[in-house]
Amino acid sequence: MARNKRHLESKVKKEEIELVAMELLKEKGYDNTSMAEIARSAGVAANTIYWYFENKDDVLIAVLDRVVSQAIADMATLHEQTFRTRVLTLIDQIESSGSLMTDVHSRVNHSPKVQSWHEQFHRMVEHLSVSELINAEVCLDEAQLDAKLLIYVIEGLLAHPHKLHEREQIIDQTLKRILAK
Amino acid sequence: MARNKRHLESKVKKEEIELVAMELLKEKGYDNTSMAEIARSAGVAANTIYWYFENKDDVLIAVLDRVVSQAIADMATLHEQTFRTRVLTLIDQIESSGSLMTDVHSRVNHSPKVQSWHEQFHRMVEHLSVSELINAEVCLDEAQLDAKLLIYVIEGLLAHPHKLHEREQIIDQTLKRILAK
DNA sequence: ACCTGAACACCGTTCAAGT
DNA sequence: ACCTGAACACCGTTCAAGT
Repeated sequence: MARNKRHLESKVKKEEIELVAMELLKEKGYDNTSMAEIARSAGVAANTIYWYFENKDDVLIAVLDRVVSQAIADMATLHEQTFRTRVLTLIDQIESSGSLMTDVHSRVNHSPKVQSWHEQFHRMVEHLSVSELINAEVCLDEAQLDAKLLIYVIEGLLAHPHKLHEREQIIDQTLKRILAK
Repeated sequence: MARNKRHLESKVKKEEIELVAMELLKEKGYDNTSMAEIARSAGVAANTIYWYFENKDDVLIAVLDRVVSQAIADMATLHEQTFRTRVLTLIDQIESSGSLMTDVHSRVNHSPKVQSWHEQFHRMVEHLSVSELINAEVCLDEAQLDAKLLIYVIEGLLAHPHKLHEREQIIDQTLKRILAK
């Protein structure tokens, strides 16, 4: 039983570190957040983090998993909304996580683990988009291509600053192009 | 005259450093290329680079300017080719510069100079794309939106690995969507 | 099992000193 | 004007030692 209790507390501690890391990474980005800073905010020594995570990229991945889970949960709420609305909400959602998505792209070349996380994430979003598109479109092949097209536009909007109006215009244009008969 | 000669040699030295840096940055990316490494390859002390450049990001910008100039010159060659061909060639061109474009995106948040370089670069590419699209399309407003759309797709293709066939498919699909009557 | 102090290797950058 | 050796501050990570 003591063992069980121990294990549970360990989980909690790890969770604490992840929550603190999430806040810092969202706010200041990967490169501007040091392991020492995360540790300090979590109230442990700098190297303690390495008992729970292999390295800094693994911390990033844990944070990403949390952010994405949250985003998916929030998306599920919007079942009966327009496709357009859901896309715009998704962008807002991701944007509120600061530069996290950009950080992923810049860590992909350094860490194989981040790379495979990224690939899996893309497959997931693509799959979701294809489902959406098949409802409105004929061909599966075209839906797959259009899904990629849409994802790249969304990534572009996230990577580059835009006024809300511009963003909506671009999404509208993209959906218009994709959903044109 | 001695002063002139000096000045000329200085330009040459700076150029040497830029060429060496270009090769290294193309091959290994920004983060995996240290100032010490660039200096060693250029045959100078590590801190000598700081006489010619303010910091590492300024070296990156100098390299980017070279790469873009080269790309523009090469593009000018393809005057009478299809729009499709030119776009695909541009992607090849940029891809041959390794992760340089990804590096730009990841440095944008760290360096205001890189940020403004990036903005200017986007304005340029957008302007070129709009000119192209106006030849085939009615409305200026739509051309501007479609130009952004196209650019984001191109960036997506550059940021994510694709087989040549997939890439062509996605570009074809995008152009088809954009140029549809 | 969990945590730490101290150290390591590396990095971009600075500075005082040389020519 | 141009270049350098030496140092600085910071970083992610490791390790031996503590409980």
